[in-house]
Amino acid sequence: MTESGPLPEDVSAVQSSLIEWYETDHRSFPWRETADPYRILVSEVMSQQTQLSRVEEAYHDFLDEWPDVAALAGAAQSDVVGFWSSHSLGYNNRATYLHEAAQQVRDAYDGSFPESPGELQELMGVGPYTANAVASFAFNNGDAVVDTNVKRVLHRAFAEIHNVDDPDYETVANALMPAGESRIWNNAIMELGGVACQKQPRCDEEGCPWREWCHAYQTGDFTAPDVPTQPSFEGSRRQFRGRIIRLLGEHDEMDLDTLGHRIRVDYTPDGEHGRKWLQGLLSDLSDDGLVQVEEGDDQITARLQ
DNA sequence: ATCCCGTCCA
DNA sequence: TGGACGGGAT
Repeated sequence: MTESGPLPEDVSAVQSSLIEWYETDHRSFPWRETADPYRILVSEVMSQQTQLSRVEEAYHDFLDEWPDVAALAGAAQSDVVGFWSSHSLGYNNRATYLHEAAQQVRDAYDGSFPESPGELQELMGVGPYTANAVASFAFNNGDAVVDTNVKRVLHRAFAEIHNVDDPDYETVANALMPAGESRIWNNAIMELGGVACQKQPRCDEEGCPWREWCHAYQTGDFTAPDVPTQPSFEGSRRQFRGRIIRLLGEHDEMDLDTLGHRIRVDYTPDGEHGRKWLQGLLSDLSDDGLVQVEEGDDQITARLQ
């Protein structure tokens, strides 16, 4: 008898049923129509933080502006950050990471993307997930991707994982992936997590191909891994950082008090949320490489870096 | 009011 | 290893 760990005996049936399910019907996205690593990277970075419906428009506009990695590498960072902010893509640091990654490809890889997950992960802003996604979708050369969708699917489907404190999702995900099929496999398992195995499961509605093997489907226990709850955004420091970046994207240079009054109605230069508070924010944004602060004779001005 | 989510950095 | 990071959608 073969040892299959937490996986069912007939792994190949599990594999082929998912691939068949995906091939029969799946959502269509522009980044699923290309194998260009640059386009894949752009779509992945955007998708990590923004609803897919909003990503489609931003993706199109971004490629319109910077059609290839050389164009992005040659862009001014302030333009990329301004684009990011004006398209409400969130996490402005990622715009600087993406810009820097493009310059790494230009300078360290002679303008053409490396094809292995290990090398891709050396690019700024590219971690294990994105490295495997780009390697898979561009080059069919990745390992199994492990994002929260995949974790939720594995957690529910296979009972043994369910009971372990620190499940090694990466090992299980790789054991499940058919060798040499990372492109279609990673597309398929993420589609399963995004369409059928959502937080509110839609097993029958979406015809989940794994129902006959799925621990959750058989027991009715659709527990999913905990996602940490985040502090509220309203009134947060992040909200004001975002407002500063958006304003500087629109005005290219602003002095301290004008900026202050524009980002919060209760700004008073010497009040609790005044110059001191604003300069703290700007100093952090400057450390993040997003903003440039200039101290003139009689005033302080800020601009996108 | 709550949800979404991978990467960087201390 | 855990905190910071955006803002629209629901």
